[in-house]
Amino acid sequence: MAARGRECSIADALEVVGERWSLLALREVLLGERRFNQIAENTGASRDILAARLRKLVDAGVLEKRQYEDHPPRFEYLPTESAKALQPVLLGLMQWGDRFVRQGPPPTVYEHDCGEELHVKSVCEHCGEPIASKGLHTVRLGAVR
Amino acid sequence: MAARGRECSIADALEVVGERWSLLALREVLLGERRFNQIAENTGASRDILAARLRKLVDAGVLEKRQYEDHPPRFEYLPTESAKALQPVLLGLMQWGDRFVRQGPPPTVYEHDCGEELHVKSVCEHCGEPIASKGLHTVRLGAVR
DNA sequence: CCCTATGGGTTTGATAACACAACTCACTCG
DNA sequence: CGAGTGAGTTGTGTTATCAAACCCATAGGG
Repeated sequence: MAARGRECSIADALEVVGERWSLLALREVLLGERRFNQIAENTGASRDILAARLRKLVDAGVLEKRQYEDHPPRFEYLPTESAKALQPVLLGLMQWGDRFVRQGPPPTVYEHDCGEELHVKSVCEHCGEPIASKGLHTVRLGAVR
Repeated sequence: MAARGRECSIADALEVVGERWSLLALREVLLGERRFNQIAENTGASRDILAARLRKLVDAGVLEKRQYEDHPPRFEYLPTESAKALQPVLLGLMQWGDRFVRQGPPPTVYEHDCGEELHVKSVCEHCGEPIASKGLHTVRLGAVR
């Protein structure tokens, strides 16, 4: 992997979830799928690659692999806190895809606890105002190695 | 590309920005870098791959390529509305990397217009409450092809 | 005029990642 | 006994990625 380029947590994050199928596998686990065959079918990933990605996500602490049956041995994949923390990112990506990539209506729609169709908004945790690229400036910037 | 798997805007989004270096190139453009050589150096991507990614991002309407000098011909890459709409996702990914991947302090820190260090929170656009994976259920779900 | 530098890429040849089908293992069920 | 299920692994190609070198247009200095 690249040891060069800007020191950056986006790059670090992508080392963990940036490969093909990683985020889609995660999507399925967060949707409630727990079994290998199901994740394979719903993502469309080939089985060998999926096995490698799941291993990596488990190693990185994003998923937990648990044996739910001894005879025969059967496993399930569960989301950790790390995976749940990534869900807003996934939802943001989905919303961006809905708006700027897809044509036609969104294939997946969520409802929030408040009863309304979910649309995610990113706000400043301190003041509650939306994030706009112009209302933002860097205090510190990762160095380029 | 995968013609199989669940019909999903996350998958569609990743067709555009899911390859290696795409999001890092976008990060640089959103940070204000506009020139090929600078983006190449700051990301660490090899020049051929970067050229291919930038072309793809331009084709997808995420970046705009503009000639800013005729003799000799020189180009710059500018963020479109689509790119700006992706910034919260990038910030979310960065924050997740800060918390769950990195050890040590965040390499990059932003300040919001309100004067405080920026921490992004994802909330429901309707009720303003934070998104939690348990307070969410699917109304419609993309079919698996 | 020649040499070097700059910006923005392409080309080349080696290496790594990925895709697909088939196979294994450990069972259960009929 | 044979078929089926879940969770992968193995074998064999194809495609993508990598680093380094090269190309083109032009500017500036000697």
